[in-house]
Amino acid sequence: MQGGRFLTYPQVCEGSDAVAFRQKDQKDGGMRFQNRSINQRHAKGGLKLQKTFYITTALYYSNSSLHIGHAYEVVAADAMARYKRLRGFDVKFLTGMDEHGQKIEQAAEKAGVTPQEQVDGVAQVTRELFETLDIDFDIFWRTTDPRHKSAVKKIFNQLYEQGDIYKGAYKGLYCTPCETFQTKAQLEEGNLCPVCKREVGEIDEEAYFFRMSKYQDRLTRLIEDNPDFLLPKSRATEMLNNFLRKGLEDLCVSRTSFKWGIPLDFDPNHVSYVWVDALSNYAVALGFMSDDETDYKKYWPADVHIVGKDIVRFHTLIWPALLMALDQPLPKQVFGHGWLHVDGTKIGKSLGNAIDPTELVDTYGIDAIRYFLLKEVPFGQDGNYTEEILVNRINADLANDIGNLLSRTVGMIDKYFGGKLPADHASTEFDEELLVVARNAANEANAHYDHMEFDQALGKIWEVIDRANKYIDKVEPWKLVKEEGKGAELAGSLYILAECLRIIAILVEPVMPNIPDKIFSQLNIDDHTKWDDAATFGLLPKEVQPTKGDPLFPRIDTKTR
RNA sequence: CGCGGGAUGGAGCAGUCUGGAAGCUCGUCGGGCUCAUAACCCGAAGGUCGCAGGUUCAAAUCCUGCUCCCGCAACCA
Repeated sequence: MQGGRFLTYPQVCEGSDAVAFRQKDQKDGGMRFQNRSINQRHAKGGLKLQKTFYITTALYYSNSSLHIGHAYEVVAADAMARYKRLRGFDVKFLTGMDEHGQKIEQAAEKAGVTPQEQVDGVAQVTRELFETLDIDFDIFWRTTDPRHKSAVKKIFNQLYEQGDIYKGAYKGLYCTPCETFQTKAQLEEGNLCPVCKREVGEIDEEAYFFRMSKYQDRLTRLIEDNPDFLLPKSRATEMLNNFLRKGLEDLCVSRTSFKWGIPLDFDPNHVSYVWVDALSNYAVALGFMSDDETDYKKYWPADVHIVGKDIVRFHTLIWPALLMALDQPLPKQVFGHGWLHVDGTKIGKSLGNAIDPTELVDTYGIDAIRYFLLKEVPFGQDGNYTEEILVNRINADLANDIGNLLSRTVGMIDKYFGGKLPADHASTEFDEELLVVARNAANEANAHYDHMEFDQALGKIWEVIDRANKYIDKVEPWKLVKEEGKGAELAGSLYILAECLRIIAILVEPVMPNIPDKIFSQLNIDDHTKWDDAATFGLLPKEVQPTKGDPLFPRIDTKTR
């Protein structure tokens, strides 16, 4: 029995997807197998079935409210989901809350509420935050959902029955006053608890273990043989060197030291510990282990799990191991993003530097914040937030570059032509270098969006903006307007600028979802908002008739702040 | 010798794999322009590419050694 299951590797890993892919592409003679990235697989997939794209964030732990670091992750995932939708994918975007565990029990006690009231409150606040951040998720999953509990119990039962879970003893260092487990490395000198500075003791707690060690070889091959499975690449090296080569230990998946969890059917004194409980959400939220697995069959395996670098290990070792044990397909990719530091230091509650994203949005606007998060920090690396850097970015990139480009373009059409371009357009000697950049922008932005290189995608879009601003200086419309017989050149150049703005508006949407409408309303058009229209030049009517509006991004006066 | 990442003009980064004139953004200084949100455009200054050796016609890039910083180190979401 075991042999049968395990022999399916590596099909279990790439299997369901690769097979489906093969069938879809049979007509193409299999050439498509070369250089197939995740996106190519989808983009070149079936002719009739709409390509699916399933993306998730990590579940957020409900013991406290979210800060700007969480916002960073969920905004990135949202931008990717929006991009895929614009590209025509059938997207499922999952986010949600991890609502069990001792810390929540404690937080509830401290607040004088029940654990359920505690997590209900945090979930509500989180949903409001996501609304503020313009997060367009499809599923907001909570691990206290009855459907979740039911599925997790089934998973436990199956793993237990097939022998992948067994009863053992969890030995560890435990600080009784803090009611927390500690690892040796976390302790301060003299075996003192890092929180309360008191001596910790050894504890020997009965617990159920998942036979993770059994999957070591397959996990090693998963990471070694699939370079796209874990990005950025440096993290794959870390997994191999620090964990897989050292040998995996079995994993403690239940606890008796707290009650706020899902009780196990086969031993109700135990509640599920985080691993099976939280990680399984990615499949369970689609209906896995429920009466209706339609969505699960349609969207699983996930195209990408977006997670912080601290929990990469759980998603690339523990989660795949659980799926292997359940004989389910593995996620195609796990992307470990970096940290957003605040004023140069790691975000930490004890440091008191957790920035409230809502306040930032209230002050600067959602599109500016989303732009900052995705432009300032190359996805995958660590980055830094300070108010100064934020304001600087908003003024330089948003107010001065894109906002001002719109203002001056609309302003000139208004001033020189009374608000409506004549249909008679002529070209200037400066057109070509701008047109080259504008025509390529969509392709280049696509390539970067595909790889979640948001900063570079935006960089390519900003090349159009920069070019356009230079173009105005070269064309010198204010001189053309005074010269005889230059009216057609003037109209032609202003048309090109308006076209650039239309293209920019489309390409910027995944990151700044409210900006396209604002630009379109000033250009006074309501169609040409499809993603593919960004790749075609000249879709605006020749007689553009823009409407002057408020500045897209008001400049922030640093002197008065 | 636990593992990994990093050290490049004032700040933040790219370039290192595949050696061949040191690049980008911001800031500073000077100039231009006037359509625009004191915005935009052009130009300039500013770097022993962490340190020390080595290979080479040629090293930020390859090799050796060293210093400093930052993560991770198993139940920390």
